[in-house]
Amino acid sequence: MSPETNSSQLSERSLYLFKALVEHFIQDGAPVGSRTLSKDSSLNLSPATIRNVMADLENFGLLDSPHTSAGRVPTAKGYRLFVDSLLRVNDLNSIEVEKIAKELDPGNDFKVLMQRTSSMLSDITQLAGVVMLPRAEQSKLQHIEFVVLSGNRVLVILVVNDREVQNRIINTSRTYSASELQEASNYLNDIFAGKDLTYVRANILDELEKTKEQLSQSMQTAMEMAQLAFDYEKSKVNSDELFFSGETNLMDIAELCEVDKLKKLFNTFNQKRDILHLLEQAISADGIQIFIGEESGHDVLDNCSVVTSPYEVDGKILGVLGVIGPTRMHYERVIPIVDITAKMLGSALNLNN
Amino acid sequence: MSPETNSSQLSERSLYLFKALVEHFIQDGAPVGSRTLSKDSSLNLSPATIRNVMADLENFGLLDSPHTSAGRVPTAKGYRLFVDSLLRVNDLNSIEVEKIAKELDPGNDFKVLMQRTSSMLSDITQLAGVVMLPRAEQSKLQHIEFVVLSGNRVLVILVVNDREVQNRIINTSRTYSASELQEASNYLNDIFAGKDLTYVRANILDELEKTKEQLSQSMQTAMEMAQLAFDYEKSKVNSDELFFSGETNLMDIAELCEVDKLKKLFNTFNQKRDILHLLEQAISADGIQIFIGEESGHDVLDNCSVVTSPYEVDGKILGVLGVIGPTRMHYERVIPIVDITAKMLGSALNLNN
DNA sequence: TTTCGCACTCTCAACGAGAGAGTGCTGAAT
DNA sequence: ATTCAGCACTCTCTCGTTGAGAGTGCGAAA
Repeated sequence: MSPETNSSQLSERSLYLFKALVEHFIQDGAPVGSRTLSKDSSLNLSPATIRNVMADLENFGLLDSPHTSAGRVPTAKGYRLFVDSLLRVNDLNSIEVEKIAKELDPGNDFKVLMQRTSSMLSDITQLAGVVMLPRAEQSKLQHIEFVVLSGNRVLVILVVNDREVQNRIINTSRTYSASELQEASNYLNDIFAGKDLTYVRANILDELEKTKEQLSQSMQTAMEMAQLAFDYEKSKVNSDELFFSGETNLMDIAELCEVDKLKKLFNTFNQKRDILHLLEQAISADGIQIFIGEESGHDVLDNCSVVTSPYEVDGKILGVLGVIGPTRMHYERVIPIVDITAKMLGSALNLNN
Repeated sequence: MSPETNSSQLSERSLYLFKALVEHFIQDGAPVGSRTLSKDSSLNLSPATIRNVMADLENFGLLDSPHTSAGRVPTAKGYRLFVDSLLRVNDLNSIEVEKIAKELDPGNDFKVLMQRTSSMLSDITQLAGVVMLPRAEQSKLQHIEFVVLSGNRVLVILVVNDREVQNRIINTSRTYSASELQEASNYLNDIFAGKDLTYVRANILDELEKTKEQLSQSMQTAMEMAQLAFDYEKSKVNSDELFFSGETNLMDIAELCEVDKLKKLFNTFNQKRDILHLLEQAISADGIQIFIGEESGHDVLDNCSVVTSPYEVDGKILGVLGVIGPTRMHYERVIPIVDITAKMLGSALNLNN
């Protein structure tokens, strides 16, 4: 209703009761009634009084009741208030921190590390974990290498951004010898190493012209190869990478336990598009970001919250990771887990540098 | 009961009716009663007569009734008889064949092709598709290459079996120059290219001894690198590869529509172990193999059938692919799809050679 | 302002009745 | 010997009812 309903308009007591209610609901998953709250909260109030307060909170849009006689449930707006102003985040105990650290063994390659992180997140939270590595808007070519395969096939290996390896197989019109290709890759590395991929693509034709004049056989070979390789590259949807785990954990959540809802949710995961879109929003946030229920703008996530954090190396944001679970999740536990995981993934990647 | 109950002990008419019943059940998913069958089948029999026949079929263990007044349902044994002796497999119409062919564009690398195949299978059957590439029992090293990364890190690229590319990052104790590594890889390629990986691993130490005597710097470097690289290799669980798609299609299947069953099923998919085990059994079959319900030996697959076929290149079996769906699936459609997909995947891979 | 009492609403589980579907058996017709 | 009509029987499913339980809202009293 009134757009500027915020916590300041509510009494201390109302907020206290609201917090108690949310905590109770997160614990049990059942709508909370006035009687329960009266017994639970340390301030000695009768159920009737509490009912009055709850009616106020409902008017503020913080609570909702599924039906007239079912107790109250927090709305998305309610969770938002809870998370932003009322929640006290626990520190993780050192055992858990160590558990996380152990999983993030830096001695692994990038993808393995992302995979691990994701499944660690889902394991430790018993929710769904997700780790995103966005498509690098610029890819610096570090090294190019050709390997002859049988038939007229050549394996092209690109090392990009000091970390990422891309393989592709191209079919060539004639057979090239290993030494020929060796020369070609040397030549290409000389002129293109350290350059941006888009630059490389754009300048291949120019170089091709030059080499034609010079008529050097090895350079021509190099250019032919490069053209094939980067044409392939262009056609490929160089999509962002997204690793899920623990989706099945969500099957235990009562709120989602209808098969068709689950199906929609899982389809959304599989398509990746929507989730990517969501995580991309989180990439510019400078820390934990939480999407609660409908806030995410995706219907399938109506009963879900997404807790995310970007992870960075040398102050540069590399990607986003997070946890997807029911709105009714243990934020006070999930938030520090996501937070610390992001930091530790960052430093694990840093060691690699 | 009697172990040698086979179709020969049943009259023509019984078999005809049995077939009609199974087809009816596959179509509708509802237990089939005598009245329905009487109207449906072209032989004009009264429901009473059909009831007698069905009672016989039930004694043979081919049918079962969920309860006294619910019509009959095929048992696993029943499906087995149906699939083995009664089923007439349709040819695929050419539109579908072309659809399959289009997806299996050989111009892709191996993993992409497997991925595509799997999702094509699930798409076209509206069931879950799966493609397995078993761990090669022998891996022939084709090419080894080192790329210097920042820090004391070196990227090792192994090309194995003319097709597979493995990347790993190793941390070295000192900084190596690009030319040093170039020499090292040249040396290693000279002595180890074409050899089996296990052989390489086993003989590195021997070579190391030799080179120590010769004291050539480049060779020593090579050996140091190789040792690091292959130690890493040893520690890695070089697991088989398995690609699923369309798991969510199974959520529509009425028989599985309880959340906890689905959860168990999905967990089984995620763990991969059980499915791998199942597919490995299928690898030695010389064509379509079908596991019906409990036959698979895995409880979670109780209401499922798995239709598989190995795919091969040059007469050598490379892997297995298949479809997972309810026992009540359209075998007459699924079987030829799996069959032809296996063949086409084989030839798509062949073109790459 | 808080609380008590009370009427009211809504859900949920249990129960029973009735319809519908399908069976097995019997005895007659072919 | 088969086949089949008739019939009693069984089981499930749906629907309406009912009563208990939980919780609310409101008015009046403290």
